[in-house]
Formats: sequence, structure tokens, C-alpha cells
Amino acid sequence: MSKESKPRVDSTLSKGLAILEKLTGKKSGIGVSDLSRELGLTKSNTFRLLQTLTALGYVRREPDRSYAATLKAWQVGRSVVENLNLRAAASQMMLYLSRETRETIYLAVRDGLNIVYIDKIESTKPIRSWNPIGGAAPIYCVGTGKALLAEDYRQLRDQVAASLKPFTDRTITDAEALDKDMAETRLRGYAIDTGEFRPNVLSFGAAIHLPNGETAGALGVSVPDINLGEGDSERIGALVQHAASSVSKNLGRL
Amino acid sequence: MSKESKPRVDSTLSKGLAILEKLTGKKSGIGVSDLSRELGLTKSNTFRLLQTLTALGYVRREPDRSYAATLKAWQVGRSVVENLNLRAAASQMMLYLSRETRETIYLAVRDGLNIVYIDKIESTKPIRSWNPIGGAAPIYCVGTGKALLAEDYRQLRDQVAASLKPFTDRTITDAEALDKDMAETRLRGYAIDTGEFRPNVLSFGAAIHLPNGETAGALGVSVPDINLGEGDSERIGALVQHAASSVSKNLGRL
DNA sequence: CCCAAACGTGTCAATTAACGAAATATCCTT
DNA sequence: AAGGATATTTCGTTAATTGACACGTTTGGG
Repeated sequence: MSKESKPRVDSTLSKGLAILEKLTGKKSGIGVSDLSRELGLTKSNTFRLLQTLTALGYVRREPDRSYAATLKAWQVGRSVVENLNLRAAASQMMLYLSRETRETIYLAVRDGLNIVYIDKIESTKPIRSWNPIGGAAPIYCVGTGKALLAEDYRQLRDQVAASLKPFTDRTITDAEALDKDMAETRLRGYAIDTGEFRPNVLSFGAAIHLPNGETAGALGVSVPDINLGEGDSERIGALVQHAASSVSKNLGRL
Repeated sequence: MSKESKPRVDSTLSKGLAILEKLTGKKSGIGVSDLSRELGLTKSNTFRLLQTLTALGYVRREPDRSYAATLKAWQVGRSVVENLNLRAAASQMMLYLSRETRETIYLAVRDGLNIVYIDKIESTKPIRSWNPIGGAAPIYCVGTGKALLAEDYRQLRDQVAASLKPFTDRTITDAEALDKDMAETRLRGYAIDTGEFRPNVLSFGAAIHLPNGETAGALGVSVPDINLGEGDSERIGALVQHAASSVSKNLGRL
């Protein structure tokens, strides 16, 4: 491995964060000596850095005068995800999907038993599906929604099952049918909506994950059945699945 | 305010964390110049700290060559909550409750539709309630559980309503009755179990919150009805409520 | 009960590592 | 292509960080 112009690293900051990481990974407090040993630092140094971290609110002394991480790191970290611009992380793959399919691409997140579109790229084809950004759809009858639903099906099943209403003659209104569809979705890796929300508008969806497995949102492609040729369904499904997984990986590298 | 022997603060670490906080609070990336201006630091200084944070994985360059926080801060922060020793945070107040009531004190967290006891202090009275640490109970019929249920009732109602089974002749088995009880619990600030899980064993519970409002767990007091005198119910309820809120504040100061 | 070992905390001079100014390179706009 | 702004590098200076050591306190064993 060749180091390409070694990035200068401030040792103080580096050590301080190392301490913080060590502490956040501990279940209980730890003493200065142990900590310095674990990190290969001098006691003085460790002590000083702990003082700083304490003053900044990241660390506190336990009653037994050991040191432990506070919730501040958690609060700071939380805002990353809150501000996480899924749109930014997904935009590249949405463009890719758009170029590959020429159909309408959606980025959606879950909001209770609905999904909300937070971004989209219009189809370039004359006949196209349409839903506004900010618009909502029931989670159980569109591609993105079904992908998200499959992720938390245990949690959501009963609530959703109680809310099944028909939008088209293909809408799933039977809990058992939904169970089956969700099981299939899981196996398949992406969700299919066979015109269950808007007549003759099919859609495909796949979930995007945070590195810890939490579901962040879903990508979807909406396409009028008239645009669908032989084998297009599988092709688009695979594309969506790949795109979503790529965005997930992208989030992981963030 | 008199500074009592000012705690020495490593400026490098301090500045580095300040940058990280600024970055995590931003929705999109930011340039070196803007950042240095916002923090009142030199461009050089800001740049070098960003280099360090990047090398450590906390920051990355966006395609538009601005700097943005990665998910690492989030991951580090998450482990704080994961390792958060609720027991440690609550132990003081559990002792307090024990001294005040002389009954059995429980610390519980939610696990699906059950609660699990993660700590307890035995009653000192001859007649006492008993549940093992690690033991579980349905969320809808014990004090701690009902307190936790009331917190997320929107989310959980349907699932719980579908799972109502009687344990005693006082167990709530009717969804409407549960709705009413939850509404009352919310108003009251603490939950009451009138012997709904074990005959003649009453319990009281109140939820513990993280600073952002998330529910972390619940404190509870279990007491045989025979030990309960006039007005004891209200007294214990108020005690539990106060103790739980005190633990929450404690978590906030962590 | 006492002693010894281990720990947290303070001191301080040496020196390293961080610093700021200014120079340079790169990008973006028009 | 030029101008303005931004990112990055360089470098001598210096102040901030460092580690050895010392001090007081806690802890656990005999």
C-alpha cells in the first residue's frame, strides 16, 4: 500500500476521539489508568484529554470516580441521521434508474402507514405515471411502500391488515394474501405492485438501509402497463433492487 | 460564577469537536472558508482539523469538494445508548423508592409486547410480590408495562388489542377499556395495575425518557393489596412518577 | 488495623506538534 | 480568458501538549 501524501493528523484530536470511542463502547465507566493502558497513552495525557472531554460535556465522572461517556455523543450523532440527505445519497442511483428505464423514479420514506415521496425523476416517455413530491400513498399497495412494509412486517402487519381498502380491482384487501405477498417480496428482494393503487400503473420498489440495518427509505420505479414488454418486469425489478442496495452501500461509506 | 481551578482544555480536541458538531448540524456539506468563518478559526487550522477528521472517518469530502459529517458519529453515538446502563442511572432512585415504600421495586424495558425486568430491589416486608430479573410480563397488565404502553400507544394499540388474554379476573381484555385506561394513565402520569396480572398484587409504573423524548424504560412498584392502606395508592403512584422523572433528568445530564 | 499496591490528580520543564500568514494551486463564473 | 473566490501547501515560530515524577487518596489483603 502506497501512502499518497500522508494526510496530516492532529494527534490531540485523534487521541481524544479514540478515548471517546473507547468510552462509548464500554458498558460501565473506566479509570484513567486502565484507559491509558488500553490506548497506549500516558496517564497524564489520558487524564488531560478526559478533562477536556468532560469540560465539553462528552464525558462525566461516575460516582465511583471512573469516567464514562455521556449522551452528548449520541445527540451529536443523531443529528447526522436527521439531516441525512437521503435525496443526495440516492440522486445518483435515481438518475441511473431513470436512464435505464426512462420511467418515473421515486424516492420514498415511511410515514406511519403511508409512504411519502421525497424525490422523483419524471419519465421521459409520453405515457407516464404521476405522483407529486410530498404526496402520499398507502404502504400496502405501491412498490416503494410494499418494499418498506416487508422490512418491518412483524411490527406493522396487524395495523396494516386492519386498514386494507381497495383502490383498484387488484388491490390486496385480504390479510392472508398480504402475508403471502410480503413473504414473496422478501424472497424476491424487491416489491411489485401490479396496479394495486392506480389502475394499469405498475411499480417496483426496494428498500434502502442504514449500516446498522435500519430502514431509511425506498427507491421505486412506476410504469404504465402499456409500456411493459416481455421480461421488462424482471429487468426493472432487478435494477431497482441493485440501485437501492447501492444507495445503502453509499450510506455505509458516508 | 467563580471558576474553581479552571479545568485545562486541550484546544485542538475542543476545536475538532466543535467542527464535528457544526458539521453534524448541517444538512449539506460546507466549505473550509465558510466553516472557519463560522467558528472563528483560521482557514489553515480548520483545514488541518478537517484533514484529521477525514482520516479518522468522521468527515468526508463531498463530490462538490465540500466537507460533510459521515455516519461514524452516529455509530459512535448509538453505542452510548446501546450500552447505556439504565440500571446504573436508575439505581439511586430505585433505592429511594425502596426506602420510601418498603415494597418491591422493578426496572423494566419493553421487548415487543412484553416487558422484561432488568433490575429489582426486594421488598423487606414479609408479604411481598415476586418476579425474577430477566422475567417477562405482558405489557398491558402490569404497572411498568402499562406505563411503557401508554408512551407508544398509537403504534402498539392494534397489536396489543389483538393479544389481550386474561390472567386474573381484573385483566383488561377489552380494547375499548384499554383505550380508556391508557388515556387515564396519560393524564395521571403514572400507570396502575389493579391486580391484572397476579391476583391481589397491585403495581404502579412510570416511564423513563431519553432527552429526546424516546422511551428508555420504566420504574415500577409492586405491592400486595393487603399491604395497601388508605391513600397509599396515590402516594406510591406519585413516588414512582417522581422517581422516573428524576431518572430521566439524570439521563439528560449524562 | 495497618500496610502496600494501585489509582487519580497536580506540577513543570522540554519539546513537539499545532499554529497563522502568506504563497500557490484549483475551481467557478462570466 | 480573466477575475474572484476557494482549497491546499509551505514554513518558521511559538505556545500548547506532553511525559516523567511527585503527591495524596482509596482499596484490599494479611
